[in-house]
Amino acid sequence: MPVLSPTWTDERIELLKQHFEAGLSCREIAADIGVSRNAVIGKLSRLNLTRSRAVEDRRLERSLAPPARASRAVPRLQYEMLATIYGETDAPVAPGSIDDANRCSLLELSENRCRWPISSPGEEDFCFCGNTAPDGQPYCTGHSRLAYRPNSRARMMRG
DNA sequence: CCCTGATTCGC
DNA sequence: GCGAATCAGG
Repeated sequence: MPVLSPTWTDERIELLKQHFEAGLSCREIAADIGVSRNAVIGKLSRLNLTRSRAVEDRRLERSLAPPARASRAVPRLQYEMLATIYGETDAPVAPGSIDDANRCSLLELSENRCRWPISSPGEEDFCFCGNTAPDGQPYCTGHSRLAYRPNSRARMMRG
């Protein structure tokens, strides 16, 4: 990893695009890449990747939060998901068809390949899951369940 | 108040 | 070009 201060490298921009297309919120994208939320939004704007200004959140369930119960639903980050899988010894969450035997580089990604990032950008072993992703989905079956958890706030959009 | 994304504007 | 500050909406 170079000593230079990394601005927006190609890897980060690719990650940014992919997470954006995956439907992750800017907050989650920012936390995952390691920059501020505004940095992500600012970059997206410069790339003309904003979804117009009709963002207007649809997640107003939080307004009906129970009075005596302040359970904070933290954004589900990738490392939290991974920790859930690999970190828990007595609660094996069968990830399904997650298999690291098919991992590939960015350039080897195709429509039917899982785009789940492995390791961190810039690392020697940085790559993507590469498993078969069904029906135009960006991730394989196992990773889709992680990326699209109903509990996450990454599910807004009109519903 | 909390959250979200979008734009502005100094750097 | 970058991103913190600010704005705008829910």
